[in-house]
Amino acid sequence: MDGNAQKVTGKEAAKAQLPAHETIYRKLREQILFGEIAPGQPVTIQGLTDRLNAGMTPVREAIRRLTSEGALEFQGNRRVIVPQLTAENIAEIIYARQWLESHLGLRATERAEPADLTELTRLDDALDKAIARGDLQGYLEYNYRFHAKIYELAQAPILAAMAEGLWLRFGPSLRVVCGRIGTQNLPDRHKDLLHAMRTGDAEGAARACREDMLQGMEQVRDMLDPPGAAN
Amino acid sequence: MDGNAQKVTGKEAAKAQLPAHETIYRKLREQILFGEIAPGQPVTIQGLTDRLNAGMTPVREAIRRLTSEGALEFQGNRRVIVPQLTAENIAEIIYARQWLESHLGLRATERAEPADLTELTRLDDALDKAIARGDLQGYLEYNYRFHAKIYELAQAPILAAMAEGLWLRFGPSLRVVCGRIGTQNLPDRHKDLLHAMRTGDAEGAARACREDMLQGMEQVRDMLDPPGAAN
DNA sequence: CCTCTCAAAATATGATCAAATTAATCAGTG
DNA sequence: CACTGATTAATTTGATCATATTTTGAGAGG
Repeated sequence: MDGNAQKVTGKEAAKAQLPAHETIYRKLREQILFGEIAPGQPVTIQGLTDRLNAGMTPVREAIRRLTSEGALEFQGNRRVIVPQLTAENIAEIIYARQWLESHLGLRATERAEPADLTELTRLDDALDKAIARGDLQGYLEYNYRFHAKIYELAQAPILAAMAEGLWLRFGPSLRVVCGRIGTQNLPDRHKDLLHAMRTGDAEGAARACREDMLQGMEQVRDMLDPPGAAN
Repeated sequence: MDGNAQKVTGKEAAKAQLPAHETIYRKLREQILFGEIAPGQPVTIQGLTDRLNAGMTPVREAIRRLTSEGALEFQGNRRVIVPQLTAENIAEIIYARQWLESHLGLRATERAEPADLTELTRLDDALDKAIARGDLQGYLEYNYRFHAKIYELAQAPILAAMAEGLWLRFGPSLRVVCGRIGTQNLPDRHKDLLHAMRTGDAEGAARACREDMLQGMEQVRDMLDPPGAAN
């Protein structure tokens, strides 16, 4: 057989061997998660086929998936947008995350091994550096990856999926918030959390997770709710 | 224009004017929810295009949506099946539903109007009749619609979506359980719940929701876990 | 202000290509 | 000579694309 680069779909076979609808899903997911697409902004199929240089069917599938996860919203007609959170939405998310984050943090602490703690510390350092250099994008990414790692450690796939689904809902708004208040006064209870995890204090870790979440979500709520943010 | 039946896609234009991918999604969703497709059973695209007499792309979209909701599982290769719950999965679902059901039941009680209570009573009657005549399919449907109505009344779309997503996960297994134990000794705390709702006892309603859920889920757990259910 | 026309975008189909599972054949061994 | 094992052929299924059809929204004209 020729040892050449195997052609995959016609493109450069970058990370291929993964189906196109999967890679497109992941790309679009990250773009939403890290706020590259703002709340209220429309997401068109044709726009994505152009922007991501992909076929129509895979894009369609990716959009449906993200719609099911609440990351996109299907307007009554056939238009799709990134949803804008209402105050009620935020309250629901906070309520759900209180349970989810505490529980996942607790389970993660019970199951974390030294290598995992090292990895978490690494991610938190990278996060700090991103804050120091005012890198909003980096902050959002490392913050997400830090929490995603905790979900993974909890070994509770269904609850983790619920938690990640919520991230997709508030991600775009979080970006807006952080863009306004700057990267300086961002909440970071990660130090407390890491300390609790290292000492095996599962209850303390659960508390820290909950507090970290609350601080972040309250900033989102305060921005969306009381100021003159009339649409 | 001709006053005739407007052709929609080629079929009889049943409930049309709704996109095909939407109707297919709903059909498939119900088939999973009410256990017409058993856990472990594969779901093929081509099988659905034949069975539902539809095109390939809409079927594909429906499958992706349901995969995102946990109703279907994407095997490492490209095959899709209805997932089989593990004991851990069930524990996670129980944990999540404890707070979801309680909270939604509480909110529903606070917001329910007389007409809503009438509707709930009607659904519960239909459920009782289905049990009396040994109609498993009817039991599952009315039971679901009873709870879905409560979610709707709670006016908390995000939490409701989470609760409905969990139904999709245990629906197929619930069918298996009920098929084995018969329709006679099925749990039904609906009377307690309705009483609490009528008297405005939100806390009591929350408790009843939780109890009803627990009884059902424990039967699922007991079937999957301890007996000689070796695959 | 309402209506009609037009363009842009989404929906849906079928064809084509690639992958994977199943079936079948063939060799090797007890 | 029958049976097990594996390699290969064939069929089934999934992935992707290009195209035709339909719908929505907007703008021009009455």
